[in-house]
Amino acid sequence: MNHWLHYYCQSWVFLSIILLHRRAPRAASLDESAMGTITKALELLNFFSASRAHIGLSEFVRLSGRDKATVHRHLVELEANGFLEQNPESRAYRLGPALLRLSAVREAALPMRAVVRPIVTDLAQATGELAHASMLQGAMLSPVCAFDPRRHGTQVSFDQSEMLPLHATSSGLAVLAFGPPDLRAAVLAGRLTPYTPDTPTDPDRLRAAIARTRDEGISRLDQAFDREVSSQGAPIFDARGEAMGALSVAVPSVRATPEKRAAIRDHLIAAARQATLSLGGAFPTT
Amino acid sequence: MNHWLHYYCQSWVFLSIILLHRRAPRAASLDESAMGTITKALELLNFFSASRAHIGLSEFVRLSGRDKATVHRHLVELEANGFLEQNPESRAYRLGPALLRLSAVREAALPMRAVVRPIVTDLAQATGELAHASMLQGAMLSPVCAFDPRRHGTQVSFDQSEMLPLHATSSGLAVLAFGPPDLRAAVLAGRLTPYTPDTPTDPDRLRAAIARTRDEGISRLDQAFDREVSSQGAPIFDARGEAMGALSVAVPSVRATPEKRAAIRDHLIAAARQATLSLGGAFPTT
DNA sequence: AACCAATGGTTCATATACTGAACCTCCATT
DNA sequence: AATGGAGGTTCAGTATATGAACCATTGGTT
Repeated sequence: MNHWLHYYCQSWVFLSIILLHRRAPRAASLDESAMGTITKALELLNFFSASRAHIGLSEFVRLSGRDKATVHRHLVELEANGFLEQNPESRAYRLGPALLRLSAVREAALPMRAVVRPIVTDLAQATGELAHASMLQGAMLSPVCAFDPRRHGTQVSFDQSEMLPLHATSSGLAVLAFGPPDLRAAVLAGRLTPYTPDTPTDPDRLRAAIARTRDEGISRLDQAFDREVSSQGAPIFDARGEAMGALSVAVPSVRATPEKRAAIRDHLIAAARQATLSLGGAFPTT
Repeated sequence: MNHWLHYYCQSWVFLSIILLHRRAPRAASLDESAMGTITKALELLNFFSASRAHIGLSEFVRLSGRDKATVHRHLVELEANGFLEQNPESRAYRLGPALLRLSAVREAALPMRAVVRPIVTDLAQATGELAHASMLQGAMLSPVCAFDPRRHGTQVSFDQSEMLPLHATSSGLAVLAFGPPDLRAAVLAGRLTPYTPDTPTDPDRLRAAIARTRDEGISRLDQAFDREVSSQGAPIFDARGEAMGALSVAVPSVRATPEKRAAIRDHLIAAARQATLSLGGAFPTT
């Protein structure tokens, strides 16, 4: 559950949400062998999500597969730096206040969320469907913000705390198509995790989808990450003209008529263009 | 420069800001000896501030006093986890997108900023002066949000990226007075860094200030952190009835008349009470 | 009441993985 | 071409992280 959803549920209305059935394996890091202590500790933070806000020592041990003593020492050290805080009675850990402060520092210098949020909101309002922006972080996408106008009884659920895979989302496809070539190569060479039966797990099929995205300037993916969800994505470019993130609109497949898709497409392209410009990006020359 | 300030300056008007003259020594960690690798790496993140958004390897080495190779390895590992990102041309590092995502996760579970922001805004509007909320993190305060109605030509500058000391701020005094007793003992035993000539650096003077704060239920400090700034602070309590943070209103000393102070005092007490209740806190019984 | 399982946390010998002096490369200035 | 400063890399040595075994507490079951 993401931020605004949490809020809505608490205070007003509980709307029906499309239930998700992902095969969702915990994205394992590619290289378990050579991993520094810092990475091991920081990865603990990734086990938190909107639906799992509190995690105890034992659960961390189970999730991470590491030794209890090690995990405990990492937790203590993270806590000492404000990245975690411990509930003194339940002894469970949750994300700490340092994250708030540091994210505010980043936003002060690079007001990405502030810039992108109105664009996402407008896009969602214009299309009447869930829109979200994500940006590239390593070989995955990190959500920046999302908005759902909630015009309909059924919505696409979007968990802002979850990292998005590149090969199974329309945002990811847009980034693969217009992003760094070596990223494309790395993803095609790596394991393509299936989330639904329709996830493109065959490299050739993914390559074809990327090529089509390059041709059309916009990506489209149906039921590849969530069942019953269709989405389109458009790249946001950085100053060098490489995709650094993407804007996306997701709609329950039942509502995804060709006309609706076309309307979304136009809004999406305009919004992504605006986002690129606002963030000081440049469109690729080739 | 904090978030909204940055924004205001960019888009509208550049108002005169009270210049600050702190002796501001970089807060050194207390125990340099026993420090794990994780802490060493995470401390690198603290060198970022609103005014120093980009830091290169050599500058990190200078700031941290550690070996270049070590720092570099830490930076690489932080970057791999999205806590930093490197500008490919300048090779300088800045805070990464993972912080945005994780802070969103925390806010989803514990919408502190969302809850506190309207209270701070109202408080600032009601008093006509800068208001901010901070919460305890270790032995310092971490800003949560701030708002300045900007009614006057001179404002107090507030850097949301900077951690606040407990002994030199009204917020800190409020937390010391109503927070955990061992925290009080630790701060009184430790070094009391002077920021201005009026900073209470004598333990007995600080003890007296704490006692007065306990009596009056509200703290007051003049020119102890920033010259020419007077502020009052009120504690926000957690579920156990211990102060976990504070609300504060800061005003340029020239405007700090007794009447104004009394008006601020009343608004501040009401706002802090509301914040405690909204965050599920309880007032101390004793 | 005794038992069991599961929780959070600690100890300490072991050896892994972190450290740092020295080195390399690139680039702008002198 | 020499200098200084930038970012980055190497590798021996050892500081530092690791994990099996341990303890303490809690809550449920027999």
